[in-house]
Amino acid sequence: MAYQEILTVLADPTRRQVFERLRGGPSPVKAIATGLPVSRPAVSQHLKVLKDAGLVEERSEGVRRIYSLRREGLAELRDWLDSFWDDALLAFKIEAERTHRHNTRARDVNE
Amino acid sequence: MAYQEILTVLADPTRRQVFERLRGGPSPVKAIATGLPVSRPAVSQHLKVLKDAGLVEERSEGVRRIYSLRREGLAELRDWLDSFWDDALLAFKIEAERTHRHNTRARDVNE
DNA sequence: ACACTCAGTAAGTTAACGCTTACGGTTAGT
DNA sequence: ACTAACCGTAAGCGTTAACTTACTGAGTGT
Repeated sequence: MAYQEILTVLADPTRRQVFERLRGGPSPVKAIATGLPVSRPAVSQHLKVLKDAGLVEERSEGVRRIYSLRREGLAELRDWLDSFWDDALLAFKIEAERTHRHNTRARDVNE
Repeated sequence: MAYQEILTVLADPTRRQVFERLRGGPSPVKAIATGLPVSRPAVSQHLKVLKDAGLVEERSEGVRRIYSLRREGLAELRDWLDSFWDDALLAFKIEAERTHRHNTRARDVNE
């Protein structure tokens, strides 16, 4: 999943609460919803979005769906963040590549 | 600034474009707006939001305002992301602290 | 078979927010 | 002083998206 989607998905406060609630370990929907300021269907909707973004995974145990964190889902966002700190290095690389006429990898400046 | 704000601020696509455009170095507003699919006032509004979030800084050069990246503004988001990868380690620490009755640092589970 | 719990989906409402146009203020050049 | 360029802000509009209620379905126990 692209970092863009991860950002938009995690931007919503209650969806972030849902996400962070899974830090404590896997949990069924009802347990997640308890204590949150929104209804249970709302939590279901958030979980669907989180799942589609690869930030959460789901398994069934009888009648309940157990959701758990997918930390790998955060990887792309993390990489994007990291890329900001070696912009100077990257600029140097590009210059080096230009002069040496030899490509390694490119990065989008605008998405 | 809190990571929550950084997420919501960077969630918008065109605002992210504005932000990423500054990777190439400081730039006046008009130059940023050129090539973007929105009007110049829209860019101004985005820049204000970015500035309030500490992701961008501004200086004046005559009649133009030069905006540049503030990479430190991303720090809190980065820390938050990192915190997901040592949850297990953190759990261990907490247990250790509990038994040894000796605090180091705490982290919020729910915002 | 019936009832109860858990959870996803549909439909509709409301509020937030990103955009545009219009305007005002500041700087620089002639 | 007049004009032009650069930019921020106000007001208003339209769309998106998060929420609620209502419904349906699947699993489990009696």
